[in-house]
Amino acid sequence: MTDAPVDVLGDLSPDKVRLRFAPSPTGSLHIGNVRTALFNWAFARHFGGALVLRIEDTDQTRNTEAGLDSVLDSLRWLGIDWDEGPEVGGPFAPYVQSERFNLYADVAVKLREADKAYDCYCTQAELEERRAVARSEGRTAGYDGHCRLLTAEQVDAYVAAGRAPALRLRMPDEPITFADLVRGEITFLAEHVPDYVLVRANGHPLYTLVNPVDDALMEVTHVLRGEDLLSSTPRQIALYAALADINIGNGAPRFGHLPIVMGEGNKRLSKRDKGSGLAEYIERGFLPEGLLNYLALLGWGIAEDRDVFSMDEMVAAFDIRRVNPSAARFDLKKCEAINAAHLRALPVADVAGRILPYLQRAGLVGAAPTIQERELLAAAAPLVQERMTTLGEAVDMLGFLFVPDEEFRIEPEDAATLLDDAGVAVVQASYDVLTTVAQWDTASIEAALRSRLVDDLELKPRKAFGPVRVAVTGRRISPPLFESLELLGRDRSLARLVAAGSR
RNA sequence: GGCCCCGUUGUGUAGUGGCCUAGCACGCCGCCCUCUCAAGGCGGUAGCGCGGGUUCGAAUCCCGUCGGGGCUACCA
Repeated sequence: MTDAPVDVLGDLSPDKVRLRFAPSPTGSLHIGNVRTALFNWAFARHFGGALVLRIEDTDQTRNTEAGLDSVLDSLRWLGIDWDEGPEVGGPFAPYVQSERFNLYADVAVKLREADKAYDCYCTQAELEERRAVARSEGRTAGYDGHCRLLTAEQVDAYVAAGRAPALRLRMPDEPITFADLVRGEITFLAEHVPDYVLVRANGHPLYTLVNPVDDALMEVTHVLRGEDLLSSTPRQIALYAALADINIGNGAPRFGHLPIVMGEGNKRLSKRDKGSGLAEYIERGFLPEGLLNYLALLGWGIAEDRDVFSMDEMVAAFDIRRVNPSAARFDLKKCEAINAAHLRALPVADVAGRILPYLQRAGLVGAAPTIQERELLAAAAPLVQERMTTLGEAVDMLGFLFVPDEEFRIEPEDAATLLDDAGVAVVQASYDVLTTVAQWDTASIEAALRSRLVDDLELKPRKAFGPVRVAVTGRRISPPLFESLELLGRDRSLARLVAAGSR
C-alpha cells in the first residue's frame, strides 16, 4: 500500500541467486544475445550469485560443432565469465542439452504418469484445419484440447491407424499472472494459452520442455531474456508448477523481459542485418568494455548525466527494475562514440598492446614483433589513441610507420590533390631544410619546417604541411606530422621526400 | 484475426502531479582551437502520438483512440 512489492526480486542472498545464459550453438553470438548475456551476468555479479552457461542444442539441424567453441570464445572475449557450464563443470552437469536427453525422456514419462501431460494424436493437417477455423471465428488459434480426454477405445483406434502421439502439457483453467521484473504484473487468461507440445511424436524433446526443466533442475532463480519470449512465459510457468508437483524444482523463477533490440526501420535486429553479429565488432576492433557499455545503454542507464562506465561500475549499480521496457534501436554511431571514449580512457601502454594484433593481422608486423617494432608502436600509440573509434583504424593510421620501404605507396587520390607542381616544390624545399636538422626530434623538425616553409616561402601552414604529410605518410589525413617524422626516422623520412619530390 | 508488450527531440534516455520556459548523451549544424584528422571548448537544431477527462496545476493519474512491436509451430 505504501511501496510497490518489495519482494519482486525474491531471495537475494548470494547463495540463492542463480541466473543462466542459454544460447544455441549456431555460430557467433548475435548482438541481442550478447545484451541478454550481459544483463544476466551483471545481475548475478551484483548480488554475488552464480551465472550458469547452458548450451541449448536440442534442434540438431541448426547446430554446428564450431558453434559451441564460437560461443565460448565470444563470451571470453567479452569478459563475461560463467560459474557453471562447459569447461568449468558444476553440480548440475552436464550443461549441454544434447547430453541430457535421457533425463528429459524421464521427466516426460513422469509428467504423463502424473497426468500433467497427455498424448495427442492429432495430425498436422487436422491441427491446421482447426486452427484456420478458430482464427476465422476470431478465437485464439492454438490447440483446441481435442485429445485432452481420449477414451481407451479412441486411443486404440489411433494406434491401430499407425499414429504416434506427441506429448502435450495440460494447461490449468485459471488465469496466469506473474510479476515481470521490468514490466510489472502481467496476466494471461487460460483460453489464450493452449495446451502445447513438449515432446514430438518422434520422441524428440522440444525447447518448450527442455528449457524449463533445466532451469528447474539447475535451480535457476531469475531469468532475464528477450521480450520475444514474453508470450511463452505463462505456459512455461504452468510447466514449472507441474514439475514442482512431481518434485522437480521449486516452481517458476522470476522473469524479466528485456526490450527488443531493433535495427533499421521498425524491425528487430536480425541475423541477416549488417551489424548484428558480434564477430563484426571484434574484427573492427571494438573494445569489449566499449561494446558492452553501449549494449547496457539499450534499456538501462547508470545515471541521468553519464553514459560511459566500466563493467565494475555497471555490476555495482545494476538494477533490473530500472530497465526500460520499450524497444531500443541499435545506433552504431553512438556505439562507436562510446567505444572511442573507452579507447581514450585506456592507459597508452594498454592501447599499444591492443593495437598490435590488428597490425599483425594486416601483415604489418610479424607474429613475433621485434624490439624496435614494439618501441615504435609504444611511441606511436599516443598519436592515434584519441583519433580512433576502433582499434582496427590504427592499421590505416600507422601503416606508414610499419610498411617495408619498398612497399610504401601514396594514396593516388591524395597525391593528385596535394602533390601537384606546387606541392612537389614544397616537398623539395622541406627536403632541403630537413637535411640540415642536427637533432632529429619533433621540436627541431617543426622549427626547421616552419622556418623554411611558413616564414621564408610564406606559405600558409595548411598549404605547407599538406604535401609533406602526403609524401611521408602516404595520406592526406595522418597522425601529427612532426611527431610522425620523428618516429619514421631521418633516413626513411628523407627518402620518402626524395621520392615524392621527383614525381 | 486473437493475445500480450510498448509509445518523451533523428537515436538512447532523465522525468513517478508543481523544481519542466522538458535535463543529459550520441548524431547533425555553426564557431573557437589547430600542421591534416581527431580530441577539447562554446553555441545551435529538434521531443512529451492524438482526443477527452480528474486537478488550482499533467510528460507524469484515468478513459478512449491511433501507432509500433512481439507471439500466435510436433523452431528456439
